[in-house]
Amino acid sequence: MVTLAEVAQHAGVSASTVSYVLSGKRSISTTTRQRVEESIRKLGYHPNAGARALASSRSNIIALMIPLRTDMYVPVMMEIAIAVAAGARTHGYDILLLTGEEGPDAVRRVTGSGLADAMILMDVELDDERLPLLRDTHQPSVLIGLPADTEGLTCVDLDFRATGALCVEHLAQLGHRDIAVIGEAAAVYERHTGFAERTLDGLRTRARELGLRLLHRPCEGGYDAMAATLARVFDERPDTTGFVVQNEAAVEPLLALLRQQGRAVPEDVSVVAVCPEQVATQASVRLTSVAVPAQEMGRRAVEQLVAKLDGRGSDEVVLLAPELTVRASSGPAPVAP
Amino acid sequence: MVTLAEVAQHAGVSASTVSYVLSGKRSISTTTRQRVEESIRKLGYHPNAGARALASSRSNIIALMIPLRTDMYVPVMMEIAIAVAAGARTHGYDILLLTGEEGPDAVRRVTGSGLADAMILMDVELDDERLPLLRDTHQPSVLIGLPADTEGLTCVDLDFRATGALCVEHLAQLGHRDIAVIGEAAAVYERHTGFAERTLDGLRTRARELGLRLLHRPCEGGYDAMAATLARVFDERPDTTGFVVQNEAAVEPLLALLRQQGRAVPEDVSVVAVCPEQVATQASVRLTSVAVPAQEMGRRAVEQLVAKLDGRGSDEVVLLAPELTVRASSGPAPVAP
DNA sequence: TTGAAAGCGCTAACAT
DNA sequence: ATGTTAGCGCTTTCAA
Repeated sequence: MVTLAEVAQHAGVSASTVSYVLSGKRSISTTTRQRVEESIRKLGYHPNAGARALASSRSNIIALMIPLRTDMYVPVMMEIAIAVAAGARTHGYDILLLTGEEGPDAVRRVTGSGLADAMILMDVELDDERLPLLRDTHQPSVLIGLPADTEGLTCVDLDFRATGALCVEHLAQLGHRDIAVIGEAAAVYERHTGFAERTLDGLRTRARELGLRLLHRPCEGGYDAMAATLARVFDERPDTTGFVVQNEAAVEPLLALLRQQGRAVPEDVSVVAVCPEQVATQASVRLTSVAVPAQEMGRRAVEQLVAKLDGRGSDEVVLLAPELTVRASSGPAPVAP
Repeated sequence: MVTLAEVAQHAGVSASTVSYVLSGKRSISTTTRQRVEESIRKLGYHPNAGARALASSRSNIIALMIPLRTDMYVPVMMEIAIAVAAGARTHGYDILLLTGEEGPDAVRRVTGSGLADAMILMDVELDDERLPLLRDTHQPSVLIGLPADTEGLTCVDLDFRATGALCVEHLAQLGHRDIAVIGEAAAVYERHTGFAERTLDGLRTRARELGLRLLHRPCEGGYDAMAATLARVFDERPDTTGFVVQNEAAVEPLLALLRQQGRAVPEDVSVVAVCPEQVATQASVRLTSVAVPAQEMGRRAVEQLVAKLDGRGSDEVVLLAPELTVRASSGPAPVAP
């Protein structure tokens, strides 16, 4: 293993000079720099991460905590994680992957050991048990998601309230008066995951403002659950012509069932989804949808965090504006017979 | 920050004693151990990861490299990653997440810097460019997936050849004679991802042995692509009664299209899928399938790696035996009219 | 613009 | 069963 000392010797300079060439923290004459860089290349030198961390008390690692919940839609999580990893690398950080198993202890372990310089928490609940720890620690952190109390925290999330409002507005503009919301599994609401409740809030508020009737039904996803839910919806509100779906596992079943019942999309009923682009474009009917901007969320989270690590940046709630893309699943409400 | 020295002082013992209490590498009297543990708790001591890594030249970190390919089915990757993370923790290791961006350089960086003690590579191609580096390095590693040349490498994967054979056998037993294989997107084959080709090989070999006719068509997934593919299949082989699908994005479209065409599953055609359990059970027809044992793959990969790190364990190819679960999508071939 | 040297906090010989 | 101590490889003051 090649050490910095060996590089220094090979280049005929002191250890500190090599270190400074590497870090750029003080000016080095061009000739010296070149000699050093040459030696580094020739010897195949790689700075030792442990030594560096010890001496500088910075690990250049960001911990990414992803609780594993079976009821979460995985691809979005993965997409965020990948964006976080890529973003982190561009700032010189690596990602330490923490999954849910350990719970809050992981926060303690990582902060305490100096394993990571900072952390990003995904899938934050309204009243997340990791938050108290986070506030105590002086470790910089960013949440992806929005807890009930954001005091002293930095959060990045899609503005789900605005997302709900946007879906309702779109359907209202098309003349729909009776709207049904196919929501996430009941467990998601019970857990008080913020995003589901906030979407619902946005839907309801805007519906009320616009004088629309709104029916909300959680749905587990899958065909059987969707069939039951759909039957109830049309039972209770036979005039329903607009659907908002926020549950990827319910999208395709819904479309299939509507087809089976002879309800044409978008001639008889319109469907608006809150889902990843891929789901929207690969569905059997190309879906009008609001996408969860996973990539952007990941990128922004890293940016916020790096700003904090650099002493810039402050606690802030970043809510990304939703964008609705009109596709083939929404159209004018049918004229009453 | 509390240091080991402070703990030692507080407990009235030497630093090494504290270290040994922590590592268990030499016997400590019960009373001493208790005093030390007491001090550790009282002071809230956490060993510094960097110092530990420097002194022991072990980071207790395993790098997990997941190339991000848009054409890979993400949930399986994620499930493996989560299993790897959980498994690693039970052995005292953390996971460093490396995504594709960096390519082979990441291998160099991680091994060179001592950031990780070992690595797990996912989504290995037949002729993967990371392999030469891996063989050079003395860093222990395990591949999830099977390259063309496994010399000097440890690999864990589902036995896709046996998987293919199993699917054919199941259909053959039910009396099907003409089988169509809906494969992964063409790009997957072009990239020479082992699993797709191996499955195909297993399918073909067994079909030949059993005297069945087999047609293979890659498919991009989604409705339009599937419709085109399906049309071709029935055009070329009107007597097709058995389908094997190895492309999650094609499963639902296939079922929907068959329904549309008035072909009942399983009365007119049988469908066998190679996909995660969740896809199989949540589809509009509960699918007879061979599951990709993601959890087990992750767990086994960690076990192999830890064995290597502990000096036990050797290069070995672990192929997990496929298991076919019969559900509602396969049945006896229809009697010729 | 460069060097010398004192740690960073821990591990693991080597002693006893 | 426990203590002493010499590093591990790097960063960063302090000096020149």
